Amino acid sequence: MTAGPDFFDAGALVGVLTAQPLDRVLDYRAPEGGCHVGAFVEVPLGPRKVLGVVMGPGEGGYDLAKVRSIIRVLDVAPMAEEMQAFLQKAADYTLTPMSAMLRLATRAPGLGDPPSMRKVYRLGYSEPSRVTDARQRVLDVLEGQGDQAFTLKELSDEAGVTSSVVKGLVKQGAVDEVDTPRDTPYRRLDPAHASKDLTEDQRACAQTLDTAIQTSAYGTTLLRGVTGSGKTEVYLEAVAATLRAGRQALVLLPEIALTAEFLTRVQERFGAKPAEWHSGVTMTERRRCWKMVGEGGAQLVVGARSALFLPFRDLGLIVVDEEHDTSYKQEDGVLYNARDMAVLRASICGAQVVLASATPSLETWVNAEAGKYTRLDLKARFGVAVMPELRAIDMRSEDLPSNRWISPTMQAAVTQRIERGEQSLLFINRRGYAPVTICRACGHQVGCDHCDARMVEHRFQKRLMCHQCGETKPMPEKCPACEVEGKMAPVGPGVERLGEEAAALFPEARVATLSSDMFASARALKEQIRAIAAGEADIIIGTQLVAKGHNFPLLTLVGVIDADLGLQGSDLRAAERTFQLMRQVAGRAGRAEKPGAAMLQTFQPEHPVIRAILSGDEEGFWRAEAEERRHAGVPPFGRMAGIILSSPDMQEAFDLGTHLARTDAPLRQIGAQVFGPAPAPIARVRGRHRVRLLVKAPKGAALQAALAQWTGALKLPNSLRLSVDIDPQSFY
DNA sequence: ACATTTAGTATG
DNA sequence: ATACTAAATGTC
Repeated sequence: MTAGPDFFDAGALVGVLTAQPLDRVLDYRAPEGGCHVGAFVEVPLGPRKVLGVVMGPGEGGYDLAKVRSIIRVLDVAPMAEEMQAFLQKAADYTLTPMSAMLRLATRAPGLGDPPSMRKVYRLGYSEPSRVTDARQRVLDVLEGQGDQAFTLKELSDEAGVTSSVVKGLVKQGAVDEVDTPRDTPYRRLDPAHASKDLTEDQRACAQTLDTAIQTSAYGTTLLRGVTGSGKTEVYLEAVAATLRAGRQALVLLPEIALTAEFLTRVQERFGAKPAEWHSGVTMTERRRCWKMVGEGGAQLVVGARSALFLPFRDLGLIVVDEEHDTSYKQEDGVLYNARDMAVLRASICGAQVVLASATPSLETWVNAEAGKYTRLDLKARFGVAVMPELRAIDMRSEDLPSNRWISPTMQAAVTQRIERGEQSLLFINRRGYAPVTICRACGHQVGCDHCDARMVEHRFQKRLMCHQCGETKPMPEKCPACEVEGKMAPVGPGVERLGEEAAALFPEARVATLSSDMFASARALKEQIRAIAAGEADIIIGTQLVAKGHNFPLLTLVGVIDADLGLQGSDLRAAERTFQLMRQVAGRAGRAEKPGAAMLQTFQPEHPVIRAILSGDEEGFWRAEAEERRHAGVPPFGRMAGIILSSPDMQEAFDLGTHLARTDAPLRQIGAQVFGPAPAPIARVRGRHRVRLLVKAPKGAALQAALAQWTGALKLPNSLRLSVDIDPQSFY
C-alpha cells in the first residue's frame, strides 16, 4: 500500500469508468486498503455489481452523501498507463465511447472471480519403483522443461500417455502434484529452440527487423513476399528477437481457420505453443490468456483482431499477417481497423509493427513509398516463379445467352483440361448480393447522375438505386450509351448458380463448390479442400475463399467469371481488391510442374486495372491506382466516414438521414461533403433496417471533431441508433 | 380490475 | 447493459 499521487486512501473520492454504456466517469469512494489508478474494481451500480477501472481522482459535483464505495479491487494486473492512453486515442479516433472501449478490453469471463486453485505437476524427488516406457516419457518431459509446471492434460499429451500414468507417478512421489492459482503461466518459448536455416534473403530481412526491435522504439515495416517466399519464418525471427529482449509479441491472423497450422509452426520454432485468442477459444482459456498477458505469463499471443485489446504489460512487436485482408475491419459494434489500431498501439508503447502481405493494401503501399514504413521485399524462394499465361476474354464479342456466365471460350478451355485430367477453377469475385446493371452489347454500366457510382438493382422496388446518394431511376429499356434495346441485364451470378451452369455444361465432370457459407465448420471445409487437392474434382467453383493460399497441384486453369464486378465506381477499393485477388489466384494456377493459364472474362478489356493485371506490372498498378485516388481525393489521399442509422422502421432511419444531410453545416466548415442517405452495405441486421450517409473530407480535416458536432446535436428516439464508421471499407 | 407488454429513464 | 418505473395495451 504505497502512498503517492496515483494512490487513494480508503474513503477518498475516485473516478471510475465502468464497462456500462454510460459515457462518463462516476465518483466512488476508495475501498478498505485504498486503491491505485488503473485498478480493476467491482463497484455497485444501481442494484448491480459491475466491473470498472479507476481512472483518477473523483470529479466531485455530485451529492457526496450519495456516493457509494468501491466493493473491492480485483485480483488482476492493473491497467497500464499505456493501455489507458491507447484506449483513449482509439476512442477519439473511432468516435467510440470510452465505456465501449473498456468493454472491448475486458472481454474475458470471470475476471472478478475469486482466485481458485488447480493442480499442476512438477518433477518429484523420489524414484519410481518400476520405470516403464510410459513413465520414462513423463519424467523426460518434466526433466526437459526445468522447473516448468504442467497441467495434467498438458503433461499427459506431451508425453503421449494417459493421465493415470501421471497419477501413478504422483502416488510414488516421483511427480509432485501442487495446488497453484487456476490461471497458470504459459510454457516458456525458447527463442533458440530450433532456428531454421534461412535463405540469404530471409536472413537479411530478419536482421533488419532484429535491429529495429533492439531500438525498443516504435517503427512499422512492410514485409512483402509472395506465398511460399517464407514471410512466416522471417517474422517468427522478429518474434524471437522480441522474446530475447524480454518483451511480449502479438501475431494477428485474419482467419481462425489458419491458426491451427500456425500454432504448430510456433511450436516447431520455439518448442511450445503460444497463447491463443479468438472466438473459438474456451472461456477458461480466454480468462487465462487475459490474465497471463497482464502478468507477463504469456510471451506470445496468436489471435484475431480483438487480441489487440489484451492488457499486454510490455508489448514489443505486433505482426499483422495478410495485412490487406478485409476481415481486419470490425464491421459491427465498435468499428475499428485492427491494422491501423496496431500501428496506434505500437506507437504508444514503443513497439515494432510488421505488416506482412504478398499484395499489400494501397494505404500501406503509399505509406511505404512515403517513407513512413520501412519496406522489405522477399524474393520467391525457388527462383522466379513461372507466371501463368494471362489473357482476357472480351465478353462483348462472346455469344452468350442472358443469365449464362461461362463464355464459349472459357468452356472450350475447361473442356480441354477435363480431357487432360487436369483441374479448372472458376472464380467469382463477389460478396453479398450486389448486382450491377450492365449493357451486354457494349459493356456500359448504368451510373448515377449525381455521383461517380454505378447504379444497382433494388430488389423490392424494381428500380435502379445509387448506393452512394440514394438516387433512384427506373430500369432503362435501352442502353443509354449504345442505344441497343433489350440487352440491359443485372449482373450478379451466385456461386450456386454458377455451379448449376457448370454442371449443365460439363455433365461428365465432377464439380466441387467452395464457399464459406456452405460449410458448417472449418473442419468440413478443410476436408473438402484436401479432397480437391487429391484430385477428387474436375471443376472447382469458388469465391474469395480459394484465394487464400491452398495448393492444388492438378490445377492448371483459373477462370475469372466476373473480372468487372469489382471494377469502377461503387467501391473505391474495388480495383485494389480485384488486383490482389487476381495476383493470388493467378499464382494458384499451375504451381506444380504443369503450366497454368488464367483467363479473365471482362466487358472492359481496355480498363487500366485489367491491363495492369495482364501485363503483371505490379508497381505500375499501384502507382496508377494511387494517382487515381489522389485525383478523386479519396483514401489514403482524403478521409471518409460512414454514419449508420438503424431502426426497426426503415422510413424513420431514412428520415433522420435526410435531416442530417440537410443540416451539414459543421461538415461544410471543414470542406467535407455528405452523400446519402442510402441503404447501408448490410441493409438489415437482426430485424433492424440500416441506412448510411457517407462523408468525404480533405486529408488534413478535423473530421472527428466535425462529425461529433454534427451528430451530437441530435436527440435520438429510443428506437434509432447511430454509429460512426471512420474509414469505412465496404461501399456496396 | 388486473396482468402483460412496451417505452422511458437512471445508474455515483 | 440492466433493472426499474410509468404508461399503454390486453384479458377475464
